[in-house]
Amino acid sequence: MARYGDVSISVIKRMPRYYRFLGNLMEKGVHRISSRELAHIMNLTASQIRQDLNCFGGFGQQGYGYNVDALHHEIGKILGLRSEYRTILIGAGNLGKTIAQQIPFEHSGFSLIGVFDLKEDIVGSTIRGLEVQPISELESFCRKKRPVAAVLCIPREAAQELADKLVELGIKGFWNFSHYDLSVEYANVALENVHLVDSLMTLCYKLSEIVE
Amino acid sequence: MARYGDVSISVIKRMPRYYRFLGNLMEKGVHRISSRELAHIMNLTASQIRQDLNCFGGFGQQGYGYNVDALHHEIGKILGLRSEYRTILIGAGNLGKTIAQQIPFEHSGFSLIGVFDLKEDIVGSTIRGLEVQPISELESFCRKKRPVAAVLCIPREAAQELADKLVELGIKGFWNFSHYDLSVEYANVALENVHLVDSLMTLCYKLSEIVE
DNA sequence: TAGATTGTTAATCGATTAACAATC
DNA sequence: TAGATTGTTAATCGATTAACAATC
Repeated sequence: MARYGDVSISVIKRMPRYYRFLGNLMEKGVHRISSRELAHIMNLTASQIRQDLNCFGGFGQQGYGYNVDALHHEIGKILGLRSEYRTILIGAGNLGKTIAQQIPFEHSGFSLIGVFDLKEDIVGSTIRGLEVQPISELESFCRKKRPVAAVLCIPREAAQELADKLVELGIKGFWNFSHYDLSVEYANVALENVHLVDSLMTLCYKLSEIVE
Repeated sequence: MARYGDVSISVIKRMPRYYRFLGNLMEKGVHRISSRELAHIMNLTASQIRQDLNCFGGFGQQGYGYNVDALHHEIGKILGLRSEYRTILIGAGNLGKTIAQQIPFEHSGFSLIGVFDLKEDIVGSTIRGLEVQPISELESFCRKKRPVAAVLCIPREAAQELADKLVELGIKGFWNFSHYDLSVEYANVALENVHLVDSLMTLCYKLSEIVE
């Protein structure tokens, strides 16, 4: 696709939030909104909203504002949420299992097709209708089913080596929950690092500014 | 405290990542590093590292670089990681339970002292050595134990009302995993929203630029 | 002392906000 | 037509990078 290659990552990252708020408005039965009203709800400026949206096209109408349903739909298209990127999850421990069960992959452009783990006591159990497979099956599975994305819920030590292997096997996108920073080491591989502890430490700092 | 009130949030948010990389270097037995080397490892510029650190003080030495252990320690102090902010977690379902079990609260400036849930089948079970209490106990618990932070692992619909109540009860910081955006609606309350689905959708966009 | 590397100021770059003409 | 609100250009603001004098 690469249709909007020039749009900055700061803008992209705001898109899911717009999508979320527009979805909420739809639920409430709101069908029309101005950048001014939306800005108020989302705690942004109207200017920023109009700038952001106009990176992708003119979705509004002068004198009227934006159609909530249409805009929601457009942002979904921009993000590619109707894709079904074949996805595997590796590491079905505590966190991995929760992610597999709780995240609405299907509404976010992904389709979870395989779960893998190393531990014998986990292998064979069923998560979200998928039987957990041993890591030894990973390679043949990938050659057969050709997943394009991988969710990493594994310990830090294992992350880099596994990522290298997965890139070889054709994985083009990582959702990384391991404590390891998969920096941009591969060309043409998409990456989202989720560092929950970083977020908690940031909260600690903010809190320390308020308390005492 | 409010010692560094003028430092921008962009800088603050990079601090946990510095902390993490410095910790890794310590493990490897590296005791000295220049901004140039660190920049290389972290995929930043040396300038940015020096600028970031100098927001808080001159931790380096000309001609030498930075002492890894000392810098790690300093950043821990800046973030306030040796605090023990009394913290409660609300919503001990799948996600809440995992968070309670997996997150190293004690190394991030927090101390988990209570877990609450609404559901009868969850109440009474033990998570991380804490007995899950019914929501009805929340108020008296807060008055007695005076927690300052709350982790919210509850459904979107419940978030706003509960947050209001918790602010009344003296909570000064929220780590919010609910799908609801607790925007900055309270004065003097610290907030970190974690929106996993937003991250996944961003990955979807990035992936769509690469694949096809 | 010479070499290395910081701390810090200045220059550049990018992102946000303001303003307004276009237009529904 | 008059009022409202967008799309878009220009102005401002903040963050990142470059440069270099200070100094270990």
